[in-house]
Amino acid sequence: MKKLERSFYNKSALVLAKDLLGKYLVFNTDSERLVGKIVETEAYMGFNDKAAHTYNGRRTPRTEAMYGEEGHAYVYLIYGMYNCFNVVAAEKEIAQAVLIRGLEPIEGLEAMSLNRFNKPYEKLKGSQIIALTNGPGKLCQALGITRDINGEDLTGNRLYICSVKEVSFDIVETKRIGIDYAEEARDFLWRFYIKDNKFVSVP
DNA sequence: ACTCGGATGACCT
DNA sequence: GGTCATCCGAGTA
Repeated sequence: MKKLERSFYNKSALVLAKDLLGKYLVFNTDSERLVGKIVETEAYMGFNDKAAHTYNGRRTPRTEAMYGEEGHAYVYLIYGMYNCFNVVAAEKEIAQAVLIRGLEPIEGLEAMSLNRFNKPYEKLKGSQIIALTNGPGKLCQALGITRDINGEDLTGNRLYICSVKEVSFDIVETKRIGIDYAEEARDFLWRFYIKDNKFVSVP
């Protein structure tokens, strides 16, 4: 486990989205450490991407983190009740990000289970184990990620991403989810996931 | 295994 | 006032 440094994030969201697959997302809460392997991502390419919050240079208080330095968190509220966690890519003023859509639970399963279903891990049914972290809103709930970590530096000690001993896997490239409004951009193959992994939201 | 609708609030026109 | 990078429970099969 080696924490990724700033330079790792200094690249196009399209490249970063693929590079993040297989890495470990670590969140240190007050009492424990929660870890999940990143198994599904989407690239949001900013200025020229009709699906991106920062399309055509749109800049609001909400999206400010996407315009900031690479290697920080962008967390926003969706549908009034869920959070989505993104990793800011590229560089300052180039507003690109990678949405994390699926995690495989690695460490802190008990806490994730309580956060999601308010019951211990051993009481979960098989389908609930998958549902712990197989979606962008679900994984935020499982880890306890909310908007108060928006803008957090991912090279710090609270929330960061690690490389681990490489295990080879196949990457599937497909269309992004939930962006039917984005005209031609809806068909771009900018979603990536680890083939055959159980924690992919939409296989 | 599915489809369908409700929840719920920030954001933007 | 409409939209939305979602999830879950209820209903049907």
